[in-house]
Amino acid sequence: MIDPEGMKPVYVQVADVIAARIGRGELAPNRPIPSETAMVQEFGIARGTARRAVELLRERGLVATVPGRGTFVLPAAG
Amino acid sequence: MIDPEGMKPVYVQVADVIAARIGRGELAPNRPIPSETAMVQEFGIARGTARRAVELLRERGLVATVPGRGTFVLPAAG
DNA sequence: GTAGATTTGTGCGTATGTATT
DNA sequence: CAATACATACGCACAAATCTA
Repeated sequence: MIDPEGMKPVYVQVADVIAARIGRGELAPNRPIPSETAMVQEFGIARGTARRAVELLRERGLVATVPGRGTFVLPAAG
Repeated sequence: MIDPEGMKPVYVQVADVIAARIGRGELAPNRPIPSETAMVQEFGIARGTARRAVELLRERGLVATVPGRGTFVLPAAG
C-alpha cells in the first residue's frame, strides 16, 4: 500500500505501483491506466498527487496521456 | 533574471520583474499575470516563492487575485 | 444535435516538513 | 530565533476535450 510516512514521496510510491502492474502485464499496452479520480479513491490520495504520479510515469516513458481520453500504456512498455 | 544570491530576496526580484512588465504595458489592465505554475517554470523557483511574489504585488496595489481564476492587473495599475 | 458523463488541464488556497542564512 | 526558499500533499472550482446516450 501507500505509506504517507514512508521514505519515498507518495507520488513516487503510486507511480511504482502502477509501473509494477504494467511490468506484470496487468495493465496491457494500449490500454488505459486508472484515471486520476480512480487513483484518488483506490489510494486515498489527492488528485494533485495522482497527477504527479502520472507525470512521473510519462517521464519514465511508460505511458502517454491524451487530454479528454486518459493515460495509456505505451506499446514499448508492455 | 533572478539571482538567488542577490541582495534582494527572490520573491522581491520576481515581483519586480512582473511589476516592470505591468509598467511597460506588456501585462495590460484586466489581463492575467502569469500563473504561479508559470512563474515556477519561467524563473525556476518554488511555488511558495511565486505565491509570495504575487502577495507582494497585491500589497503594492498592482494586481487582484480571484480564487480559482487567476491574478489580474488592476485598471489603475496599467 | 445536444445534453450529460468522464477525464485531463489549469488555477488558487492551505498546511507541513526540511534546509539555509 | 526569524526570514527565506524549496518539496510535498491535501482541497476546491472551473475549463477543455472526448465520448456516449
